[in-house]
Amino acid sequence: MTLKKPMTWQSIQAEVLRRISEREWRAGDLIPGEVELADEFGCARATVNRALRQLAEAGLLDRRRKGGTRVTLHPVRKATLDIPITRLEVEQRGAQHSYKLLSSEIAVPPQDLQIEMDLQPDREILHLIALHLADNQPFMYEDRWVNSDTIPEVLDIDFTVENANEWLVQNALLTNGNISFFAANANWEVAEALNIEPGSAIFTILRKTWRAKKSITWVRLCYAPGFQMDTQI
Amino acid sequence: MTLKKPMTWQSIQAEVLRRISEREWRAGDLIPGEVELADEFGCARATVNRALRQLAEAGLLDRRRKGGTRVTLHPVRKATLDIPITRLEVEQRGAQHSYKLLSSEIAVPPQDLQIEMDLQPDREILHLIALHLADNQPFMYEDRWVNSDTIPEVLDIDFTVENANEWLVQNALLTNGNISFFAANANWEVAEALNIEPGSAIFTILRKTWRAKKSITWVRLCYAPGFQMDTQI
DNA sequence: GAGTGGTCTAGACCACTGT
DNA sequence: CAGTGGTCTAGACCACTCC
Repeated sequence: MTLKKPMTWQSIQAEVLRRISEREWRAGDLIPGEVELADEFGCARATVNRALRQLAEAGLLDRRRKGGTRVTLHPVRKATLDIPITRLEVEQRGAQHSYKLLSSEIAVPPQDLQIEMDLQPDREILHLIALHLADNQPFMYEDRWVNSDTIPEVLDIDFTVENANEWLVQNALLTNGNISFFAANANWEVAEALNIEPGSAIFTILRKTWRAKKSITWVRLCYAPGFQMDTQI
Repeated sequence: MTLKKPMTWQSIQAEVLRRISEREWRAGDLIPGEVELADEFGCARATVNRALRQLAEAGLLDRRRKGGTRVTLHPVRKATLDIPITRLEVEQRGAQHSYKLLSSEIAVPPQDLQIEMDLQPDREILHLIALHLADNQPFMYEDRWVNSDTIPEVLDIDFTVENANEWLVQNALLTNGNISFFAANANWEVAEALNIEPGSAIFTILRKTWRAKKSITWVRLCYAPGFQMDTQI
């Protein structure tokens, strides 16, 4: 009698990974087509497709119509990192989150920012500077410009009680954005806010977000020394 | 006559996103089931499933068998970042990559690392220190331990010519790993290698990788000032 | 033009979990 | 235990692209 193994897309994926890691299929090789594999594994083509599609998204396979599927030559590892709202980020570390607005004004942003946010010349928008604390210790310094043309409601919010980070996530769904991470030596302003020595290495995140080509916000997050961002491959 | 609109999973996804962003479905709300949506959109349930599954993976929906699908209360944005091999990273910046091995030894790693890599006590493994250059300017300092128990072949490689980063990616397929990012002030050693002032803020990546519970490598990458890592949301 | 992956359909069964 | 999402199937047509 034959044993009917359940063929799931996960098991197919695992088998494909095994063949790659054990060099049965080498980097650059053309692997069999979906029909052939479905036949070999005794399953539907859709199941093979699901398994291979996900590996392609992960960067391990290159797929092309008519061209077939190849094992990626230089696998580019993709790590997914979570960008939680800051309050949850603090609470996840087992600390109590609090928030303090340091300054709020309506002003004309610097020229380079006007361009990046695609503003009319000399257009005044909302500028917030705030401090996030974990167990009353400075955790992160936030320097934010909000495009009040895109999100007019923002002008009615009292950001001494609401926290801009959280309010925007809940009220200004974004369609796209870009993020940069880098290290910077603390300038005087940041050092004073975080209560550290000027010059300390600061993990910094620069984030710009849009909703359908209209800029929402530009924000620079300066994390207190000791902060680290973790992720899995 | 009726116009037959092509219903793709992308178009369904877009419509769902619209309903969320325009508050037709609010954070925490239970949205209609797959069957109902398939009926509404006039497509197969599998198509709705594909659209919603991907939104769930992106963190915008919470799905549970029997419990139905809800709009995530605190959407956790997920950014995917590429971890290319360093040579490509340099070349992508339009520079010429080169590589210099600073030191290579067989040694017992520090105690904490022995535990993290799950080594037998006082087991000697390979320790490499190298410098990556972009157009002959220091780009990144690499401090790496390789578990020669997991990857014995590594002992036969001449890392003065081969670059460990690249060799491992091609020859030691990993199953999982974790990565940490943080900022650190350059110590004397790193400062000298990168030819910068001690104390400069250094963007640092710590990466540990495994193949099926066996550690492959532990590596600390220290990027020269000015480096930044970018990604899209 | 032909072959490959990309997607859709209609139906089915299964697995988890809330009530 | 019943309802929901998770997955598989067999078949079909389409879109891209290499030859």
